[in-house]
Amino acid sequence: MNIHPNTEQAYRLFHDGTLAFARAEQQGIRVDMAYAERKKQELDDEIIRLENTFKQTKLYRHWQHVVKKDPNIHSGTQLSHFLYNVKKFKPVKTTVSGQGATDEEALMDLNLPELKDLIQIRKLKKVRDTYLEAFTREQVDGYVHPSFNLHLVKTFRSSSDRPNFQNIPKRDKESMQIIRDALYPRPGHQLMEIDYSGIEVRIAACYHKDPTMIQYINDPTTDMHSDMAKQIFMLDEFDKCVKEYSHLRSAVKNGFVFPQFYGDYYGNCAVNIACEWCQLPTGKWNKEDGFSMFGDHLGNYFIRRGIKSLEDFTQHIKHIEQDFWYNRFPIYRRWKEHWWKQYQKNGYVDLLTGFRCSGILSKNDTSNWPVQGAAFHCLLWSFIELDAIMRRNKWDTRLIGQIHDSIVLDVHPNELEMVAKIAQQVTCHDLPQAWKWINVPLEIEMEIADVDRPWSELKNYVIT
DNA sequence: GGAACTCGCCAC
DNA sequence: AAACGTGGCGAGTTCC
Repeated sequence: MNIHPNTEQAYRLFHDGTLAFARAEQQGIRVDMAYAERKKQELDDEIIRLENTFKQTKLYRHWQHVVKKDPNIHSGTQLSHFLYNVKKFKPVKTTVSGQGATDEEALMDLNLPELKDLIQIRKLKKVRDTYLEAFTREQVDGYVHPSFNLHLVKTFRSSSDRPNFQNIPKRDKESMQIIRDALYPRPGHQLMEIDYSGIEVRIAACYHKDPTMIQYINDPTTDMHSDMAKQIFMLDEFDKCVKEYSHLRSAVKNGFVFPQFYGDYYGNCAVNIACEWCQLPTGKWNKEDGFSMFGDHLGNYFIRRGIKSLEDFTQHIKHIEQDFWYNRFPIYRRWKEHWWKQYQKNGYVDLLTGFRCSGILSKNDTSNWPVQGAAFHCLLWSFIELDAIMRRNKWDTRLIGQIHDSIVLDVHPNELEMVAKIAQQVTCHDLPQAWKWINVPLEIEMEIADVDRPWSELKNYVIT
């Protein structure tokens, strides 16, 4: 049995990490309490208004009639029973326990305008109850102190709770604005966020060393996601700066490339790209289907090229998946196979950072966990180092949180330039110096909000 | 009346 | 043959 030589270092990383996180927890994040209370009140009113609207619909009255009392409109069980057993609608999908699903996708598929109110009610309740309410409940003297845990996650990542600082809405503009408007720096300071760009792809490359992938990472004039978008959408030209192409690139990046890396297969990827990103229907496609691109509908574009349905598109993606793993990234594929075999033989997989995952792992787990864990450890190492530098030099700037591949800081304006410079140095230079197995360049992106402005107002920051 | 569960949904 | 990973949390439900 091999004993991994870095076990002591792995212990040290978590020991030092725990102390650095404790200091961030103690520091905390300022909450605008007056705003949070006011906003909760506004949401109460809006939710009641939407509930009343919903309760005046024929659909609701029918529901009320069949159960002979007031149904709970927030109960998935009751809604599922009414829609699929009473009304006999056909659910697009079922939940794990087998009942008809009532999530957003399933409700939208029924195409009933009344249900859109229900979806909006859910969203506002989520914002109010999961986030604003948690902030006001957990705050002490106007600061929340989220916990950052290093002992709970089987991949040796971190988790956060009370409140969870790692799942604050970002993509949905409306939710993002409402919630991040409540979070502020200390008076006279600025919120800053420093992210590792594409850290999991880079760390995966340190394991599998696929030359094509390393080439993509090393050469900034190439772009893996653009190349895959060109192939999937059968394009000769591709400029990711053009709006239409940039949407296709996102569709391919989030609907094909990343799911493939995690171990998904062409069937799900085809649905991801076509239905979730390009508004194409399941089954047969029409000329008017899909979003409009350069004055043409995507449905028409594909039909002219012989792809006339989701089934055709699925076959297309199947071929591309084959090409992806057998021609484009064959070394990456062999690494996955090798690690699965090694796990079956030994009963564990080791991370490049000296941790060992054992117990029951699926085939996908054996390649996903080491990447996910070690990528986070890059962030953790940088967090510890920055914390040490800032304390040694008695800076006023504080680290206040971390979201797997990013660090959130509460910065004194006079220290901003210095913080940015040192952060660049630590994350992209000192870390690869310390961990020789990092054989690809690392990059970060920085964002900053103005003095006394909330987290919703982050803007790109470039070192001058 | 609390534990354990399901479901839905937020993040990376 | 089968089919994407890691978490936290609120509300509803079921079980004891």
